[in-house]
Amino acid sequence: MSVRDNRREAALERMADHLLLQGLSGASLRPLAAAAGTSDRMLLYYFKDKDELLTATLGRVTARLAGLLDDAAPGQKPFATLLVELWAAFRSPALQPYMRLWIELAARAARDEMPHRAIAGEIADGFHAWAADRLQVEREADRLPLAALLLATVDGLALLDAVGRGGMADSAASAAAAARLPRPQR
Amino acid sequence: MSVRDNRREAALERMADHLLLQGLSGASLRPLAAAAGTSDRMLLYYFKDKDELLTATLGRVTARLAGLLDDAAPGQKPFATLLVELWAAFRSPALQPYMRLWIELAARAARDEMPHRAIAGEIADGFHAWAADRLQVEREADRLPLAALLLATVDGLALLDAVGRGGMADSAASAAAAARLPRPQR
DNA sequence: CCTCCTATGTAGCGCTCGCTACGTAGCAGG
DNA sequence: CCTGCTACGTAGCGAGCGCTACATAGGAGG
Repeated sequence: MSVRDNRREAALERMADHLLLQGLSGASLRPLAAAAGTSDRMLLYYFKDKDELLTATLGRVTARLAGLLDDAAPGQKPFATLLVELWAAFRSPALQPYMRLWIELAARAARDEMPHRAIAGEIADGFHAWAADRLQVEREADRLPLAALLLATVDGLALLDAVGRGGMADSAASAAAAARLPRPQR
Repeated sequence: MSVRDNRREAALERMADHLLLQGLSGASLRPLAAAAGTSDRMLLYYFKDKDELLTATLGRVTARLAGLLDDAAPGQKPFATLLVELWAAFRSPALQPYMRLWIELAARAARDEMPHRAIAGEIADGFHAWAADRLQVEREADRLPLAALLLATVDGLALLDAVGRGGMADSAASAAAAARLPRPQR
């Protein structure tokens, strides 16, 4: 591995930190470079342009989150349990930055084209698969829809939290946990 | 009403259009001015600065949405019904821009301070109240939490839609509609 | 008629953005 | 020993940003 690749790698980790703290809006080349202990000139030496840099850095971030999530909610659980555990995890200071960043990414995905849209779609798919894996369902046919609902609910709660309505999100989370989810056959 | 106030009013309407089409990221003074048929210079004559301008324009947008929502889902409905009607409405081309804008606003609210954070909080409260008003519940104690859950769910679905996973959102919406929401006392 | 105030244009400031052109120190290989 | 490539610094470009200084035409009011 060349010197360049080593430096690039180190920069990626530091930039992932910066991205989580400051968000996409604070992710312009010069601040990122400062956080990584280098110069904007060098960032564009390590990466061909800002899109490539952002894609790589966001990849780092999602890899970290994947690890954290496995720790936060291991094993298979029914919907309600998984939801409250996930929501508790995402309200913690350790995971909150990830959700903030995810919302920011989604907002750009809704407007821009690349690279945000593509990245955001992949992340959504990844966590849909993650949720489907961890859900314990009564009928197998419910697995994917319930995983999607879990994803949507956590995202919605996070969005309320993001606008300063964490209390509202908590009460919504309780209501959701109290619901009986698979449709009872009558 | 002075000439200035008239022009200011007209500009507000055109800028609300522009904001819905182009989003917050496209809302810099010169493009907004072009959309309003005037100049950046005049916008800052009508409004003291960009914050005031944005606040006023977003106020216009939410007022429009409030009207549209009353048309889309009049009367009182149980949770599941209200959810599917709301979700259908927000997937329509007429309402989709509002949700996109709302997500963008939430993303900024999570980072910035004013004016985004304050505005976003008020909007959330407004629609929480709207939902509480239109929900038909079995136990009155469930009204506010269920309204919050409705808000969160629709927001989460919209977020999935924003990242290009509309299909996933639809299946989540069906799963949610199939759930039994007020906890059955055992 | 003269004066002042409102509405508006023109020009530009200082800043940040992504990106690039250019130069060079230092080391590896022929 | 010379050549050439990797790794980096310095400087700057053109564009966009929010905002402001300055000038002025034209109408309203004394």
